Amino acid sequence: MAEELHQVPPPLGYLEADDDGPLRRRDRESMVNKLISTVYSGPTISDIESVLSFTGGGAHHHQNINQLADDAMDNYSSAGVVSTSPPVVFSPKTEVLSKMENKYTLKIKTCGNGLLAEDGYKWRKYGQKSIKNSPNPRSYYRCTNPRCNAKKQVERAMDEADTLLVTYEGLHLHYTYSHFLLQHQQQQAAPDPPPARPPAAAGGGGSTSKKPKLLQPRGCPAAAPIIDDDDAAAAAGDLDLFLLHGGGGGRSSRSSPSRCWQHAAATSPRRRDDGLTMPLGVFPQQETDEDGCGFVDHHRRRQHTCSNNNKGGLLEDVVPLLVRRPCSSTSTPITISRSSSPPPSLSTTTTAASSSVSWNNNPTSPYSIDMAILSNIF
DNA sequence: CGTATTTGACCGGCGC
DNA sequence: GCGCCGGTCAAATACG
Repeated sequence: MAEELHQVPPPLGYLEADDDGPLRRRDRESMVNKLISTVYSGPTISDIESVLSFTGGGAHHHQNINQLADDAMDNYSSAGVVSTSPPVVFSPKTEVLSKMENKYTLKIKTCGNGLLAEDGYKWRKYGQKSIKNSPNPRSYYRCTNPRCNAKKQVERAMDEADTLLVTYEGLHLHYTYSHFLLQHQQQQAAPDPPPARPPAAAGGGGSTSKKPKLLQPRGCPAAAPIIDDDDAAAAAGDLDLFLLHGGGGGRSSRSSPSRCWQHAAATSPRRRDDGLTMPLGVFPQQETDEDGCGFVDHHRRRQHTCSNNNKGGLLEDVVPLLVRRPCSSTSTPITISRSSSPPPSLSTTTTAASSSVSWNNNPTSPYSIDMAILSNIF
């Protein structure tokens, strides 16, 4: 798996696929870094990359990521952000996670009302099941974007009544894709477009080896890109700031807070991908029907009305809002008990790896994070 | 009337 | 092969 990781170009490398020399690359890199630094003070994509450009996994990486988490905490603290406690705890499920991909569990304290804090995404419940040896049923949610395969499961912790176990699976690629689309379009306009990478190889990550379950209907790639004209437009609006967000500070990539999944076909021609390859194991969208996904059932309609509060960007694709901005929820207070706010905002696109990493080893760290998902996110 | 939720049925993976 | 169990489907129902 580590090999796979190395086969896949890192995000910046991908963005700079028009490889026009190390000098120019450095310039752009520094420009990106400069932009990022104006709005974000946590670990950067490079940090994450360096941490995750590993070959082995294990304690070493735990340590590094813990360090990132702590660094981010320090940054937020020094920036005057004050809160009181780790509102969200990434919980290890090592025995399960080894079999999973793009899956991670958060332990979220509620204030006893049992409600779950908004995580910035719109979810539709599609099932509930009582689980053996657990008094509490488990609820199953799916992202309301019909072409997003992100899911989550919510269940109450057995031992702690005020704790919810929220398991996220899959990535919200609504924004990721649009950015890459834009990049791709720009590259096409450029005189020397880079050679296309085969989708499978580009994937390397995501759920490559895993037999795709029918999270999406037949004929639709399991990790089909989520593209909306709005997304593309939004991406066009903040080309350089897609990488990271300043957690409320800085410029948001979306001007409208209550952005909706407007029916793109009604407003402008739907764009399609022309073979763009994605580093996340995302495949070019097939234009099998007007959606390009053969997905024309009743769920489709929801995309027109589903309001989405995301501000756009890869961070949102990867990290739930309550992790990024745990205090932002208005509907459900999250128990907070320590001084320092958001957990490390990690944002990057990247590839799969199989090792699991943990942010859970440092007892002094305000955030106890175990994320096997990082193996696929980063 | 359109959308969201509920809930029993169904399906597939896994262990025995 | 069989049964258990978790996950998903989809019709029925609730809601605004």
